[in-house]
Amino acid sequence: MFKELNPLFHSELRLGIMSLLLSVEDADFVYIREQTGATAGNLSVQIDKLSKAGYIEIEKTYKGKVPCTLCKITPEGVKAFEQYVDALKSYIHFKDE
Amino acid sequence: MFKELNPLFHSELRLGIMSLLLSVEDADFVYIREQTGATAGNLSVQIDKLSKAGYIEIEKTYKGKVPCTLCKITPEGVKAFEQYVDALKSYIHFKDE
DNA sequence: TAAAGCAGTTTATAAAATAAACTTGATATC
DNA sequence: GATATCAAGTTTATTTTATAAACTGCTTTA
Repeated sequence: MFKELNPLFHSELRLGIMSLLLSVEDADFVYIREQTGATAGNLSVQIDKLSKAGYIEIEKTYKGKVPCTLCKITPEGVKAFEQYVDALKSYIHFKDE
Repeated sequence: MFKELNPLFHSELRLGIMSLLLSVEDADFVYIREQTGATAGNLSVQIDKLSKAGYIEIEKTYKGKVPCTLCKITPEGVKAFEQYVDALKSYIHFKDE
């Protein structure tokens, strides 16, 4: 009846991160924090989880002398996101936008 | 950028309960348990939360001599569900089904 | 060179999901 | 007609999760 919802996506912040990264080549920590409104601590933890799951890739670089954490969605991340959306449809009937 | 996701809906089981109740006049405890695959304990807790939020109404009746807990979505529940779906759309682009 | 800021991490706390154990009453069994 | 069994839930306890607070290391500014 209802498909399983991947718990990694079923979290407001992580869903926001993934949604953001899906629409963009890559994004840095500060940008994601601003867009999602998350605290740095929370974002750090959630990014780590997504990274460990293989859904995003982290690259630690510098912008001049300032550290910069770049995030990029992986193909597995894209696939898992699509599956999550598909599972959601078993709960919700979306009308066309 | 991203709309807030009502945490009462953003739970797999509660979302399932609400989705189910949305499609049906009312449903009893056992039926919901079967359809969602939830354990009785978990279902009891989640139904209670939805009820306290005013999203569903509980009526304790009997089916013959056997107790029967009937659940029914309220107008506020319907409205909140629609808002949840709307908020989801800020995270996810749904194509027509 | 002290103070203040930025980028991010680690740790501690609060909240949530879930399962296990229990209660109550009904039915079936000996 | 006691006793075992089962169904429908509830309560309690445990685990997981989300989140914020506190911290680290480096940089810039006063």
